[in-house]
Amino acid sequence: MRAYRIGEISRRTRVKIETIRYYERVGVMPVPDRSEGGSRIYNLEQLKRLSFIKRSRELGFSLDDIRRLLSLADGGHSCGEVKALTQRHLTGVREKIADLQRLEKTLDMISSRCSGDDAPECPVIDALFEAGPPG
Amino acid sequence: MRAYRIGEISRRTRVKIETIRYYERVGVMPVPDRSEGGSRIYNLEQLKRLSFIKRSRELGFSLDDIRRLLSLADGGHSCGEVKALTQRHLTGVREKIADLQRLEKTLDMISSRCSGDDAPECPVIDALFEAGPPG
DNA sequence: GCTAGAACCTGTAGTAGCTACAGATACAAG
DNA sequence: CTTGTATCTGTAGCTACTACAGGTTCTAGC
Repeated sequence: MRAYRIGEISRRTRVKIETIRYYERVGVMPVPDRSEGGSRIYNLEQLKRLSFIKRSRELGFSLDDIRRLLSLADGGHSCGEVKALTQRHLTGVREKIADLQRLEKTLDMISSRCSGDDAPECPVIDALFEAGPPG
Repeated sequence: MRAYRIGEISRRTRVKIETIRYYERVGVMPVPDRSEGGSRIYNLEQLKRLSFIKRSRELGFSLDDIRRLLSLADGGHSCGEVKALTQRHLTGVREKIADLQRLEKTLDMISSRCSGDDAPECPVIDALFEAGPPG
């Protein structure tokens, strides 16, 4: 099976070398073989695993989630668990969107009260001194 | 002027005591007076400043932004600069929303291909092994 | 005045997910 | 055999907190 050095899998996946080593340290990437001199030597499967991690990160999964996904992928996964994990993540994403949209609305409202010229009093500053939502 | 101990401004602003001390350390809260024994003693202005920080954080401003906002608020601020800062932040928020919406779409699509039963093969896992967007 | 208990103090380490060094060694090409 | 690139380990930094440990201060009741 073909061998890859860390620089090569870094280029292929667009994951920084330091990040790959970090993934190894925290246990999402497996410990690879080493050359005689001590350089990391990866195989095709490990390269694929790294793209899996990359893609999952792009989709906003946490490294904890990714560890779970990988162990499901390894161990003759049940589709149900994978879907559940994905759905939980999707719910989180939707909540974040809703939060940010509330934020956007408020910021927009506050900002629109402001002329933007060099007036000495600023409604934005005033608004920030007001209390936020109760709770 | 009325004096407040740290516990009281913490209760009033719902900012944790440790966080208030952290704000002092990183220079967004001013160094307060101390009692003879060494307890921090705040005045009304400092209490107001803390609610300003709290509100700004709720609106997603970074501590760096907040430092700038506060110095604008202190120094006979020009409304224009405040508005510019707010607009930049708003743009950032909108970008984040757009990113998350793309994410949501992709996740939803991937997830919908999955039956969710205990099938041995899982389209979600397969999808995660595929490359993401080019770039 | 004394004591119990709440409130406060400092300092440090941990969280997520990297990123950025420094200083040393390995490897490939000529 | 040399030169230059690639890789190595280990540590520290980033944001914005949070959570201790182990000690001191303050306040209320007696």
